[in-house]
Amino acid sequence: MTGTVPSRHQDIADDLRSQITTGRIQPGERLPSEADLADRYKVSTVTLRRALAVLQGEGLVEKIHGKGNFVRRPHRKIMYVGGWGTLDPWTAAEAALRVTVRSTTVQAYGHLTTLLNVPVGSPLAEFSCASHAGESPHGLARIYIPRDLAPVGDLDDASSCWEAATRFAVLSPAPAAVRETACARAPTPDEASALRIGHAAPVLGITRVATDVTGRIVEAALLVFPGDRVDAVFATHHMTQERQIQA
Amino acid sequence: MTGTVPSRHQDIADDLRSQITTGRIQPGERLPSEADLADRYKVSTVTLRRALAVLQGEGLVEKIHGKGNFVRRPHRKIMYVGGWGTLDPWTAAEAALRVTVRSTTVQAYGHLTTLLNVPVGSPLAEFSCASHAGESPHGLARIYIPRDLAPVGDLDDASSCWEAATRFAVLSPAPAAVRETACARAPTPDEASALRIGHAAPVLGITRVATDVTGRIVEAALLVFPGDRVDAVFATHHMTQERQIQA
DNA sequence: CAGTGGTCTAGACCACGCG
DNA sequence: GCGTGGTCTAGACCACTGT
Repeated sequence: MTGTVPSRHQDIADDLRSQITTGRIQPGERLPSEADLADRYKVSTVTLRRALAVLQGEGLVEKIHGKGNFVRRPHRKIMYVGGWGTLDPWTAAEAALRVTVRSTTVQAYGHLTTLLNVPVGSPLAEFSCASHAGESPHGLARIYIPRDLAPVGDLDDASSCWEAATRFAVLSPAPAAVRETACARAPTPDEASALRIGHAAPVLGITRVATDVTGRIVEAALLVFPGDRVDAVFATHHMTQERQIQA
Repeated sequence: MTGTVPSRHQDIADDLRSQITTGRIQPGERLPSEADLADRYKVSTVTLRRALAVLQGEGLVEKIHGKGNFVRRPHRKIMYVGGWGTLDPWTAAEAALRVTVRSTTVQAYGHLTTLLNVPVGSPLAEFSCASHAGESPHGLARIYIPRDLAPVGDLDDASSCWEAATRFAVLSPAPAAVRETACARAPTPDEASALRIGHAAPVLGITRVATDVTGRIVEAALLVFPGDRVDAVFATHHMTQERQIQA
């Protein structure tokens, strides 16, 4: 028996959680003010805020400075599908997705050079994407492509942006190989504000590196998603019989 | 310019972080007591503890009740390799890994039934695994196998345990297909204490479902890793040429 | 026992959003 | 301006680890 230490803020979090999951407090609804809640539960505001922090970490509550605490819309978890994009990654919410793109040309630096395996200072096209599903932001992406492989001309024209937005979801010219690395971490302050999540809410980071048949890296994408909003799915089919990678 | 909000605990976290990363405080070393630090930085203990919480969330500091705050060993990030295990998942630390296994028979319930696609109450072999790399715990796994596919006889005998421990890392009888779902989330209280991480430190959860050629699910594994200790890698090779799924 | 972290309080002050 | 959340304080008390 693992001795569960009764902690007041956990109890309160549990209570509020059940009120949310049972629907007694509706999604989108505002909770009573922290002062009111602290009063109701007979605790100090600090303790009450700790309870809310728990729920925020679980993605149940969104705090908005100056306005209040709001119950988040139910987690319709969206799937990011790994591999080379045979399935549309955004199937579930495809229609409701709005993607904004900003593109520039940068020079390779730091770990970008190792990621893309290019020399320092090498020109890269950078696409910064943010996708929103309705109100709430739902994914960030920074995609880097060697400049000579990117569309010529103005990177900010319509077609380039469209391509980037598409790339965010699907790898259109199927590369020879894709290597994806997934990690769970806390968001950077930038990411936290861009995704409208708390500093404590975990994010799912995916680094995707695509290679062509010659082994050249044709794209590196750094994707970030709120942990409570998206899962990443990777399927490995064993083909018919003869194929078995390595050995 | 995004107005940086000066917050004392962040400043302190920054200061301590730099002292750690520059090696002024060595890995494994104990920090001064919270009271001392609070005194040194001229803040209240609460504020100082918030600073430490930040570092704990980043995996830089490990708190041990009654003993102190310790600098964690550097993050040698370990790779979990997706797919059906052609590469050893624990390459990096294989030698140093110690795995403990506890096995029982349970009846399918809740979402286990949907995961394994078996009726409620269906007998399952459950293997609870914990892997330790030296001192620090480094991964948890709960593996479920339909009872009739599991080794007959005592589940707790040596061979069964060995098999489970192996399964934790590699899928030995290569299944026809493997589907892995990765998510970033906060740890449950159990997981937090088992992994010796804070409630705020994100974990990487991987749900692995393996299917045989007939489409039957032969294994479901729920894996949990500290987010700062392991990344998951998924590689998709595009085979030779003829194969291109979907248009 | 002394020393450590863990939780909580009551109240202060600041920063944001909105009328 | 008012009501909201965000940060901080000084001090209390409890729980765990060692001797």
